[in-house]
Amino acid sequence: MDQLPDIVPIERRSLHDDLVASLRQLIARGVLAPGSKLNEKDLCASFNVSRTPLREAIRALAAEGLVVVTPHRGASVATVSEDQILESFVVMGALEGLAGELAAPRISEPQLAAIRADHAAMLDCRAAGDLDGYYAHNRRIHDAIFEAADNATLNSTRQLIFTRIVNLRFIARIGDDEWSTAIAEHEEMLEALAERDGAKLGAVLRRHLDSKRRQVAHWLARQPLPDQDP
Amino acid sequence: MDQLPDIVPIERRSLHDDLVASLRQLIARGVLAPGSKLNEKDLCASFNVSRTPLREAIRALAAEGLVVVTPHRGASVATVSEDQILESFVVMGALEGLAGELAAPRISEPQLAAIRADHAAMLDCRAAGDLDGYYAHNRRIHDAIFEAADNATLNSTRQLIFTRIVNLRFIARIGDDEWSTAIAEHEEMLEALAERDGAKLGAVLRRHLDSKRRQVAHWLARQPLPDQDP
DNA sequence: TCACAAAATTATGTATACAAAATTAAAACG
DNA sequence: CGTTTTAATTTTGTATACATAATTTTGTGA
Repeated sequence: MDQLPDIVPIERRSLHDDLVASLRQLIARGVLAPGSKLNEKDLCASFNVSRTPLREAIRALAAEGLVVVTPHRGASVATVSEDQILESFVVMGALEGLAGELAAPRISEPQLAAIRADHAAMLDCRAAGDLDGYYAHNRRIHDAIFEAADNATLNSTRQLIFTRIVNLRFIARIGDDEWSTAIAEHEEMLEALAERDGAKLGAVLRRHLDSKRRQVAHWLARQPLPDQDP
Repeated sequence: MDQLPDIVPIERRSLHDDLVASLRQLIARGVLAPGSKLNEKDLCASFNVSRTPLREAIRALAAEGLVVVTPHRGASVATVSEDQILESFVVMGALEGLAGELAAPRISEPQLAAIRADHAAMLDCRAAGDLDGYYAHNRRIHDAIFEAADNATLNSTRQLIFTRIVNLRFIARIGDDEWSTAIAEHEEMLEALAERDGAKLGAVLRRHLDSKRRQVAHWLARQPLPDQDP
């Protein structure tokens, strides 16, 4: 029998996936800080599962680089050095640049409209001094560009690198001039998108990421990362 | 007590790491073909381990994307579509380009000398029609460039994408003109390296990867991927 | 012979049990 | 007291056991 169309297979969420997602979130939100140990007994009690599925989840996160497992000494949240952060921005620059090159010629009108809407909302947040809102819309714009690039490998690669460094959302306050620079670059991105100019969008995004990298380097120089307890 | 210098920590290879490495190799060599099921009982018998560590290894490979786990239906080697292969080449192009940009200004004389040696050996292989030898030296050259780029994130990202598509080493014979093109591009790479010209090396590598992508697209068009059994 | 249903088998998912290593606490010694 | 040894406890690593879902085999009826 042929498969019926329009029937979406039921998403069976497995315990494994749930555990991985939960742990990932705990790490991303800093509840489990970089360097902190993952005690199996405690986590099992919290999640109310046995050690078997928990350990499988930990192994998955370790393969992603979010967790480090030392033989006979258990798992701990991966620490991220300043070098690693800056390195990641460099790689991210290449990925965003590629995403821009691919997205510009492929983006649809509705997708572009959505980005414009987020851009406008982002400006409002900037005017209102709403940093969280700003970051949220900013994030959505970059997501949309990667979405439009329509390359699953590119997307998953980006996701992987992103996850490894977001757990330290930089508490640092964005400077006003840095903020202006970022906005100006975003304006250029919209321009390039409207012109469907891939090379231009790619260049802007590479420059954009390089600005961000320099900002972060600057912040880190002034205020190093907090000690990452063992 | 301060740590003594010159003491390298012993590399304790864990069963988990061994299992992951072994499975990865079996997949890369095609012993476990794309789409084939990973029967836990059989694998446990082969490796002479219980299901617990084996399953943890499978979860790790699943997180890397080398294996797909379907709830209550077990794991199977990930299949790779033609689209995914071509997508990967696109992403790899951006990564190699970045590696080139970083490597050229950073490469040391010994590193450069090693690449020159591999290049010469590669030419010999080409003259002798030794395709395997050619690929081996070719691989070493690209490895060296990434090494010289000195960015761990970039390296691990490359490794991840590479692993997912090498399991299908293209049986396709490289054409003579394609081979010439590749060699010419490699000559340019040496030139850019000698000049420590990052932009140039990046550009050559991007072009090089694009050539490879087009070659692969061509091969795939002529001879589609074999069916990937369930 | 084919289609379908039911039972038997096999495989996976989770929990628990036991062994070994690491950590912590206690004891012995200077 | 501080340091080192030794014992106790905890934690991790692996094996096994049991529950449940999936698959295969067998059986039944038309």
